[in-house]
Amino acid sequence: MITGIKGFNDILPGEVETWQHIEAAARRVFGCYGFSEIRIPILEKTELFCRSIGDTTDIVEKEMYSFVDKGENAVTMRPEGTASVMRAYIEHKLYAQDPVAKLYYLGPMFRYERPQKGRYRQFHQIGAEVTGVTDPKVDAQVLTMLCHFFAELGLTEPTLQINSLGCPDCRPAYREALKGFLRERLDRLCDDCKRRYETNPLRALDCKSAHCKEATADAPAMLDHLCPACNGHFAATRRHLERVGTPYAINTRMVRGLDYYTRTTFELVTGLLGAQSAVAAGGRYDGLIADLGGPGIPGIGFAMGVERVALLLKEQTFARRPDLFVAALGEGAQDEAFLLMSSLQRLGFTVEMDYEGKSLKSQMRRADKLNARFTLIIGGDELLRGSAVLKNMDAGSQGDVALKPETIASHLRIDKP
RNA sequence: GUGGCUAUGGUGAAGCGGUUAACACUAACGACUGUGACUCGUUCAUGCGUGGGUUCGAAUCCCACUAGCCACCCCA
Repeated sequence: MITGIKGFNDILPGEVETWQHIEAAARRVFGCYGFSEIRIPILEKTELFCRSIGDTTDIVEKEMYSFVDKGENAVTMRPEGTASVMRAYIEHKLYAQDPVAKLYYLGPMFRYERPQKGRYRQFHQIGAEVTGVTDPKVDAQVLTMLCHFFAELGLTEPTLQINSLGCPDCRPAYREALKGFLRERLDRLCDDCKRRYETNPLRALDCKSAHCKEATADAPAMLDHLCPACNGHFAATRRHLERVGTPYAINTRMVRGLDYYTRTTFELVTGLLGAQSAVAAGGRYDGLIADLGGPGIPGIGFAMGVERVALLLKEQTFARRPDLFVAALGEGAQDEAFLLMSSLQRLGFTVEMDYEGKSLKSQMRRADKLNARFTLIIGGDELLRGSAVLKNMDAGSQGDVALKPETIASHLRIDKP
């Protein structure tokens, strides 16, 4: 048996409806905020991700599906979407028409990691980006839209956490202050944090080890070291969130894995997904567009893990319910049933029948199994009279109807959800 | 890359060295005599992840592989 590749999953009927539900909600909600979809390629030049995500991040160092194609180009299957969206924004000079772009995307991303709950090698993200606005109202807007999306799905559990990472003016000084703090406690930190002290000291703030949490309990916070501009930006973001009623919590220990983030960063976290607590995450990236060779235009955005959202919706079913099942007895009735079914399908109804002429009992069982709203029973007698029996499967009631598509359609429209 | 746990049919599983490999669900067909749900009956693993070994005898014990899951690192 040929099996799929580790970490690459099939999304089967039964669960794909959940995905469609999530995607439809995203399109609906994002549309309210003026976002347009952008479709970007799965393969990009490897250089794009090295420049944007950061050469020394784990994603670039060990998790990318990179290879050399037949034209000897170094290419990579995208590990995230923001870099590609910004590349397209710059390449097509979208900023020339209007520097403010509100874009969303959805599709597969690829990272070579060991799979676990809520984490796969091919996974899917829905992301949104806004370029060209520095004003904190847009920070609040993006966060509010994200929360709106989850509310639309009926999910209240993931909570919003926000933080500010400062900018190139204030972060270096904070980084040194934090290193100074950690230096005096190095012997109390775990091996991972000793390594982080060199590579990315901010990471020590969200270490899972109880010892490290204790040792860094009163570490200096970035929020206390923001420059006046960043401080004002963060305060205004908070004020706008409060005014529109988007609940949030400040998490001074939240750090981001990608190098391009500045100022506002955020995560939507849940306790229901094991080790994968982040359902969606993002932040401001005011330097990214310039780093990629574009103009000095700011940006902010987020990405959510569709698998993780689907896991939160796990218990709900979004199965489609047929409007009608046509049961027929005998050759002539079967042919008539097929014709009728086709007519009703063209009228927009979901209609099913048994294709192989089984017993009436067997057909009724199938109608029940498919959870059809109505069943139409066509036998030899009915065919001659030009009528059939229409049965309401929920109520159990039934009556004669004329064998005409329009007549049956009018019955089906009653109480149609 | 590192660690832990688990592998019996389409699914959930019982089995603990000698059984026709339970039971339940699903599915197919049938009974209740052109109509589903409830009830009942029949059918569905020559095989227990793969390969070795121990034994008169292995799904059951041992070893090695492989796969899956969860966790670490990291991350949506």
